[in-house]
Amino acid sequence: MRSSEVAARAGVHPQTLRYYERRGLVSEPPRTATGYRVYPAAAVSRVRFVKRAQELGFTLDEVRDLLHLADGGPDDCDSARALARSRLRALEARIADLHRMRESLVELVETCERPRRDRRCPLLDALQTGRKEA
Amino acid sequence: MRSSEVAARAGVHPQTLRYYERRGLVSEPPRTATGYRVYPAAAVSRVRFVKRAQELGFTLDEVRDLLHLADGGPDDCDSARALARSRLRALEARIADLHRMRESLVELVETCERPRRDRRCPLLDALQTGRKEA
DNA sequence: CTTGACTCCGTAGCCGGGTACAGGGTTGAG
DNA sequence: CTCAACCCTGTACCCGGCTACGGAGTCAAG
Repeated sequence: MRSSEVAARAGVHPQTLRYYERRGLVSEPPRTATGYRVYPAAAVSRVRFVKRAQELGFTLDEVRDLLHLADGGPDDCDSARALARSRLRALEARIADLHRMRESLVELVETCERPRRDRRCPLLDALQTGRKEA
Repeated sequence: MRSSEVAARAGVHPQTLRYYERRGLVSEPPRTATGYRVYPAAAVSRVRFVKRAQELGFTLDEVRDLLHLADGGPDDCDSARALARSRLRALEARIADLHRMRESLVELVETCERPRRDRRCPLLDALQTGRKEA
């Protein structure tokens, strides 16, 4: 398969394929006599793996590690699981962060919603004074 | 106040102050005869406002808009509120995203946790085949 | 044989939010 | 007077993940 076909099937641009090659996510495919890359069919699933893992919040470096683990045996399975767990923890921490941000923002907007006599914007004031943990 | 003092009080680096100046977040302060910036005390709260708003997920461009609104009257208060609400919506959408990512990741790790006879890693397989919405 | 689509390579640019560095001038204490 | 610590400017670099560009070679159809 040529690069544009692999790219189209995996839903990426052909340049992205070369980029993944440089990053060690996709191994260098054999070439034609004139230097064109010729990919095995498995390259498509490999790239899809990358995109899927990215959707789950893995960085490209982590995906590369996962892929290299996938080439190994059962010991590597444990490593993969550990990586997934740590990703999960990071994700949960991030969610908790955003929840806190949301809480503060909701409060801020509510403050602002209350009728006020004076013409100062309570939202801007609240932000300015840093009502919490600031 | 000199730049390093403002920076220290607001918890940023002096360069960051210059950066904010370039970005229009902090107005150009007057200078001494030899060209040193001399900040009014209000500059510290201005920078703290920026950091506080950033914690709530506003981009620097949005913060700049908020600050310019803060200089205005009651009409601008409505705009500020609208900006905060739209930020809130974006935040909630992002949280929902992360929740979906978390769900998938939890499932993945659980799959992996189940005892298996064969030595393939179910996590890696699952990622590869893209069990959902892929 | 020409034309247009594909491919190659290297390099540079984008986003956001800074951080670092080079090469100078200034200030204030000892 | 000297020295460190500050300040000035402009520019380049960092992260991650692409995306675009320029200039050249190749392939297949007409």
